[in-house]
Amino acid sequence: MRRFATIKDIASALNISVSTVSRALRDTYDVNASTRQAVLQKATELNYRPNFNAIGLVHNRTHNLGILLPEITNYYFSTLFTGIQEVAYKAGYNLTLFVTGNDAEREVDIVRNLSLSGLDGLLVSVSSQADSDQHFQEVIDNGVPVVFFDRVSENIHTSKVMQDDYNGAFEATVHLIKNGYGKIAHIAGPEGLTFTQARLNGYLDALRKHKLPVKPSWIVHSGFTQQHGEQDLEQLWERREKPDAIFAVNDRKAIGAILALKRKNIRIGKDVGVIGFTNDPVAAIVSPSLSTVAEPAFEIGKLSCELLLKHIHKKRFEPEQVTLPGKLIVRESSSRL
Amino acid sequence: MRRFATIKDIASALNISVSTVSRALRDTYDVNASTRQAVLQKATELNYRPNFNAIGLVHNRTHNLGILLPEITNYYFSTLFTGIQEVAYKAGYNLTLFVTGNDAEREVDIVRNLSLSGLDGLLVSVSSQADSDQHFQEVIDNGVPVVFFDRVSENIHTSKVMQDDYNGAFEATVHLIKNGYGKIAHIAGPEGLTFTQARLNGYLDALRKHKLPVKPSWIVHSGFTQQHGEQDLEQLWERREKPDAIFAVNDRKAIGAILALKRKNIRIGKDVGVIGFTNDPVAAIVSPSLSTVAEPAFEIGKLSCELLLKHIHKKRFEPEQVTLPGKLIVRESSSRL
DNA sequence: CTGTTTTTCGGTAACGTTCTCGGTGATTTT
DNA sequence: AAAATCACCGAGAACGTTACCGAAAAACAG
Repeated sequence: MRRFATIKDIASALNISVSTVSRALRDTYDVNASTRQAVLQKATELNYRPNFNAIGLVHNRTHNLGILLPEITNYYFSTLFTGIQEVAYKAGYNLTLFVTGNDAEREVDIVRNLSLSGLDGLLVSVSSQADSDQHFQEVIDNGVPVVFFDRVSENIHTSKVMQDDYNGAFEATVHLIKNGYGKIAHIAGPEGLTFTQARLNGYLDALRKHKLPVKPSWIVHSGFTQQHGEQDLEQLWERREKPDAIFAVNDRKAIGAILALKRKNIRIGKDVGVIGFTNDPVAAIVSPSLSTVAEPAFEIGKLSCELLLKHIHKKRFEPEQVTLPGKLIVRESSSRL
Repeated sequence: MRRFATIKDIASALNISVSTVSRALRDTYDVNASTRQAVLQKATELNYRPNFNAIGLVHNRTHNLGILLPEITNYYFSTLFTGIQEVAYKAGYNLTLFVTGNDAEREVDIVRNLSLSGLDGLLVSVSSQADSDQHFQEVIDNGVPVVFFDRVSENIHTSKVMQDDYNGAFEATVHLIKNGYGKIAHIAGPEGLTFTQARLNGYLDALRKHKLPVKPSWIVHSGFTQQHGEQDLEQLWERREKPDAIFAVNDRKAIGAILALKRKNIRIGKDVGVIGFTNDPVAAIVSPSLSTVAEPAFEIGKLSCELLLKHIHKKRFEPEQVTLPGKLIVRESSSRL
């Protein structure tokens, strides 16, 4: 049954004290080179592995970071994770991943029952603008640093890293306008989420700046999936006046819209322009290919993790807010040839 | 600084012993209902959270499971993870995720440095048929149960759960044959991986059974990405005799092939049939839509985790090998209308 | 009432590690 | 040669929790 060689085993095998072994195993100071050598050799011989529970107990740190995500089956969040893991791995931290499935209740449940003593810090993208962010505040109050990314919580004072949703949406909308589309609809995400609101605002301001009509009936809110995108488009097409372009809150919904338009035999690009947000690899694969605003998912992941590590290592580290720019990528779906 | 309420704080606040508090916090036995009540109340009042390091130290278990994946930015592995997490969450286990990026060296590095004492078990999909599986055997020898899934290691005696790659490939190939394609090529994965070999064998046996030519020049091996698929197809089209159908080892490569064929103005389905493997959501989105063999990723994840938990809980549990069937999904890319 | 069982609780060791504090000798300084 | 310094090592407490054992108090049996 589960039995590792411990520091004590090494000590008794070598007839020295555990303290000496402990020192030998870490820094070289205060221990003779030869005994140190003997300890190291015995350690590999016995296949010694440090017990992280014990170390965590005395140091009150575990080299474990928690990540809380709404979902993982998705290009954006999975590359984001890859970015996080990139810096965590180099820094010697392990990552414990929690996925809420966009369920706010589950989020609270997870955070409340979090084995906080097993985590040195927490990276989170909130599942929905929960009525209360109290559960995150509790974590912070317990002395565990939290960094928000992408879907951030506004009420909590801590580091956050986001992409520039407002400007991305603004540029996307302007791009449609410059390509001759004048009746631009917006297929949005659920109301209440910060970044959904930011993209909506970018869209609205672009319209206003170019003196284009803002029609509330051309703005429809729902979830983030492709199916939602299809439904939203059907809804738009029931309107008396139909739009001639669509700015979708993300690529999955944009693709849903494209599929629905194709079913109606509407020529995408020519009759109706479409642009998304994210730059999911599918955007390049789908036909016609989808214009979009590329999000720096990988960089956001890296940056968030670096920030969290700073919080952990410095005693007092002032929260930072970073906003990374997106990048307009023009493809067929928004080009009137 | 990081300071939680401990069991001792509760004890001294209530003027009782720590052992009593400890008992009250867990089972009801051996403790008076009223004191139990008082303890529970004080615990929430002080916002008590159990210290998992301490518990792990005395019990030698941590309620932490490790997952080792080649990648996560990918439909298959991310839904697989979701399946794992589904059962882990209900069982009260946390998941520590390690992604190797298909780097065999990194895999060894991760496994060797694994804080094994922090994990109750390990779920792994190997990154490549490493020259040696020694590092996994070491983990098992240390008493940490390991369950393989999807990409399994043949030399290690432990539980494994896979999909039926052979029969899936066989059916896919037969499907192409029945639809009138006679010159079927195979865009395979890297040589040496078990499941790559299984799909190749299914393909070969289907050809043989239907007395179709097996041409080595119609079988090309490379990586798993869409780019690889495009390159493989280009390579096939340099052959003297070109195939009229393609069975790809996965959907991403199949889509690469489709894109390359489209660039050549070859009508997919009519001129050349294409079928993939996985049932990535893109398969339904791409145009023409891609026929494929659906893999039960979510179920594989669930089953693997259940098996691992069995290994952890029973003292001696005989390794099980489970093979789940795939499901042929016919779409446009393989239909000669 | 006495003796026995049950209920409820406390003391203490243990888990594996680090850390602080001394304590040897040996070596150097004055 | 005494004093100070140095290199190296050990004892023991501490981290937060559980487990084992026994004791006091209460309940019960005769």
